Amino acid sequence: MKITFNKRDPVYVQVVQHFKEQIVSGKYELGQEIPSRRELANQLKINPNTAQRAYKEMEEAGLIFTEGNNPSRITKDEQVLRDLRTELIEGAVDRLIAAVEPVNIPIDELIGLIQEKYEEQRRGQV
Amino acid sequence: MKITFNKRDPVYVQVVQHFKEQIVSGKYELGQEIPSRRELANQLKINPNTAQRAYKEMEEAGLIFTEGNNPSRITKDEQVLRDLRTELIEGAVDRLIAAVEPVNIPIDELIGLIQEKYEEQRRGQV
DNA sequence: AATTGTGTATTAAGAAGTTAGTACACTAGG
DNA sequence: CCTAGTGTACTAACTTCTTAATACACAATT
Repeated sequence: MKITFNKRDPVYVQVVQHFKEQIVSGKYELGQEIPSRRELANQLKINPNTAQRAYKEMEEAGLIFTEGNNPSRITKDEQVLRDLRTELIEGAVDRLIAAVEPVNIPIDELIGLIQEKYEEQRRGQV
Repeated sequence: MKITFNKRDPVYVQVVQHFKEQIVSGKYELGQEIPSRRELANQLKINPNTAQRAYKEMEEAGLIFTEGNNPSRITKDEQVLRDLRTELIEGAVDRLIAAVEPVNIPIDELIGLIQEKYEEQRRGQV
């Protein structure tokens, strides 16, 4: 586990974001145990309370659950996962649309750019 | 002039963003005078120093210029405007690509969603 | 029983941004 | 001449949010 933090956003937000991406990309099994608050704090060199805050947010969002005093686990609710995927995609698209709204760029030109960048990125990661 | 501020980003950043969008969307003529720092502060109900900071950033970015002790004006450099337009578009596309990277969504599906949202937004504003 | 590892809660400290106050130099207009 | 309106600069205080430190209750394991 490793996250490269930016200085702009709060650490706990970035931790949540990282887990969301990991979950959606299938890096976790349903119900899989995740590191304890203290263990995560050790791995990421952050304060346990920051880890706690991130986990608390995720728990409230239904992404993870906790039984007894055992480390939390990824949700087993597939609907939550589908919703999360939709949330990530639609949020990204909404921000794109909002950002280019004042620019008045033709839709075809915009899509061309996206295809270029998309291919570029796929080549990069393969 | 009216900006609906969010609580997340610094006010001066949001002011700069607003002006960038106004400039790129053609709401300002080249060389057009913009409100003075104090006037802007009055209009937006913000502190004059916050307005000053926003204008200072814009001046350093070449978006506006100031002659003597007159209110600042929008740049007359069309290259700056083209660069700004490119910056807004490419930044938005880059953020989109980065955001959907973990989702593994097929490019066609993604483009379909974008076209939908784009049309939806165009209908909304017309 | 005692230690270790869980989750949880509360309070203190620190950092970043905004606001506030004040000041200075310059120019246009009365 | 002097008043008002520019841009600019500096410092201090205040706010808000994040992070850090500490403590507590519980369960499992040794």
